[in-house]
Amino acid sequence: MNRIFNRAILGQTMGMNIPSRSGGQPTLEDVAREATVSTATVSRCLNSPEQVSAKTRERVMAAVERLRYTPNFGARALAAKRTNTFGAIIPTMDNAIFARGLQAFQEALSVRNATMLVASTNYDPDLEEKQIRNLVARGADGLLLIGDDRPEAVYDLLRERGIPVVVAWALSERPGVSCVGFDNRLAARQLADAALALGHRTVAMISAHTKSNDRARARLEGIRQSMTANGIDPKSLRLVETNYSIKRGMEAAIGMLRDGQRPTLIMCGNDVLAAGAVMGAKSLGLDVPGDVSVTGFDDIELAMLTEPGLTTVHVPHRQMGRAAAQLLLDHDDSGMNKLVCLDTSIVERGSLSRHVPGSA
Amino acid sequence: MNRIFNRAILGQTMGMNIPSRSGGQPTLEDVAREATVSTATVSRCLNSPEQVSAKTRERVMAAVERLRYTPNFGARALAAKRTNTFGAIIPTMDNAIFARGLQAFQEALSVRNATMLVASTNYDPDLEEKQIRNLVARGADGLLLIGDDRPEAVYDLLRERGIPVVVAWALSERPGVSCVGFDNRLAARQLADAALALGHRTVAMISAHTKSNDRARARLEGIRQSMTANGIDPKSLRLVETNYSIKRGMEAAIGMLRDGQRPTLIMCGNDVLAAGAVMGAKSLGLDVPGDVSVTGFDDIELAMLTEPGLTTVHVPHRQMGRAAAQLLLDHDDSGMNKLVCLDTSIVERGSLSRHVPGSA
DNA sequence: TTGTAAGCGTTATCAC
DNA sequence: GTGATAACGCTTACAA
Repeated sequence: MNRIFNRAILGQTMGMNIPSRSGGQPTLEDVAREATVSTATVSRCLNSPEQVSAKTRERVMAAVERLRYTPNFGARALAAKRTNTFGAIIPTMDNAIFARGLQAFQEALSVRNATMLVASTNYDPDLEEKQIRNLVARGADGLLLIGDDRPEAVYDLLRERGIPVVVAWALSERPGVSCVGFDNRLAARQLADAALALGHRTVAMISAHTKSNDRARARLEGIRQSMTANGIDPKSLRLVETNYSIKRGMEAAIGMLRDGQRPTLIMCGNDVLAAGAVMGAKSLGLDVPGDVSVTGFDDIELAMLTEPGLTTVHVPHRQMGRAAAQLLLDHDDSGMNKLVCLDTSIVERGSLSRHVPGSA
Repeated sequence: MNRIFNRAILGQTMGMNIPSRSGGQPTLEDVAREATVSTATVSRCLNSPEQVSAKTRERVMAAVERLRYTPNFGARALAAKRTNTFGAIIPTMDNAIFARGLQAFQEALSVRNATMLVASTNYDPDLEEKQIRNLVARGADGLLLIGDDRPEAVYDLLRERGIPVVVAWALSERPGVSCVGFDNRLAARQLADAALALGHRTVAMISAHTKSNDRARARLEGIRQSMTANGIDPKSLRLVETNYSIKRGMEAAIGMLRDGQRPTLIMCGNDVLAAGAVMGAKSLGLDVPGDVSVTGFDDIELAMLTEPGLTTVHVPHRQMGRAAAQLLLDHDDSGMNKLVCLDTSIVERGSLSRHVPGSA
């Protein structure tokens, strides 16, 4: 049984160095008074210490310490018109796809004393627009967005406001927008080529919803192209679109594998779905890759957990995050944008093998 | 080879409805001018529409739309002294432990039109303090913190500033601090009791670093208590502390299992480490649970991926996130704090089984 | 090197 | 219902 208790406050802090207006933040003025200088001097101490004599600086810093002063961000942004803050808006935090890239993004920012703000959209375009407005309103100096599939009006807004944007995880040809990503279509195509070269003819794909997700669409397209090039009718591709989770991947795979015309190859839009697909196949008593091959996409840590490990596309997440940060930090308004295209590679772990005709 | 291109800007937006001061955000004043009302009226339209006549409201809203006006957060916070924003400071986004709880936290906030700000600390206490200050400076109306193991000075600061705090993922007895968590020690103890009842006598644990991590310490303590209660010298516990990742868990397990005195039971501080431990055991050709049993903690999605699935402690992450949001939203400064203790349960999936003496 | 003072974009308290 | 106007906490010319 869960328990909830009410508790009265047990003690009060022994007030030492209580700032003038108790119950709120101490302000620049409090510090100035404490150090008997002007607010301008305090501000300078914090922002460009070299402009202040060592003696006063010391006195001011002592006051800052004593009052535990922290500058008010809103006021600072209002006055300075920049925040040293960059926003990252990602579809979801619920799986590891973006975690590693974001981590790198954040690290690269903090090297230059900038901060990251994160927001997630749950793959909802309206929510994304709301989050973009939110971060803009919070004064973000630049934005990292995933993929470039959103209304032109959103880009217009950002251009109008003069806010640099970098599109990541995909390539973008939009004017005024930089990007750092990889060729999702090509990567998927290469993996499919490798798979089809192993003799598979009955192919299925478990994909994320392709609506308003250009990465998912590109990956699907890559597979279809590969099929065509290999003399297989792309219309024969059995496609299920679902949400990103192990469970969904499992359900989708089970549905496919129960069908009469059972696929010998299930290509998945990412590793999470692929892990689910492996589980699903096994739950039906099928061997992976003996009875059915499975491929992933992303190469996240979990790809090595399944048995066999996932054959998948390695995506340079960390490199991408780092590069995105550089692009935003080094942005000038020359109107020049950069397009950074990173390489992917295929990692073989065993979930994909030759199809032996007659075995299925 | 990775490729980088420079691209000149290709086109300019066909400027329609350009705000007065191009290149920046439109302001309240711009809207007021556009709608030929005062800034006060515009502000009221946005914050308490019922105080404005339908006619002017309509006109103002039209102007807002036309200029794509978004209120400046900093200015708003400065004037209103609240932000409707709550901060969540978590150790890491790099694994799924906190993702689900945060998601629920966020959802619960958005129901009441509040926003979540996330920051991560990489398990570094200094960085945590920095992030706390950061969110406070950004005007957070309340803070969600993980665990209660941090210097009293930090709590003093928060109390002084009048910022409500809720500690989650653990229970806290601090004055002036609410918490919503579960009994980490007890949960670990119960799992250990169940394991030891199966005959295990040579026990190892792979834990997160226990320094400045009260959850990890409590779980370790629970295991030791169980050992004592079951007549096993807790000093015999083979303990490895490491970072949270599958790879680390694997390495740690391999190290332990190569030892002369091989444990028959490896209890892990969380599922990520446990998944690694299972992999590690297998990489040595050992059977789980035949040769060695493994337990996890958390019950995240990945717990069902390993083979066998992880026997672990189920933690009500979503419930915790939701409750934390409620606590912060409903906070009044009566000095009453709530302690919400949630129940955990043991989920059996197969990685833990009876130890047959002589089999190892 | 330091101080003065004019904003920055809101909200809120008054009057009207 | 609506409009002035004084904060809010900070940065940054400009003066001294």
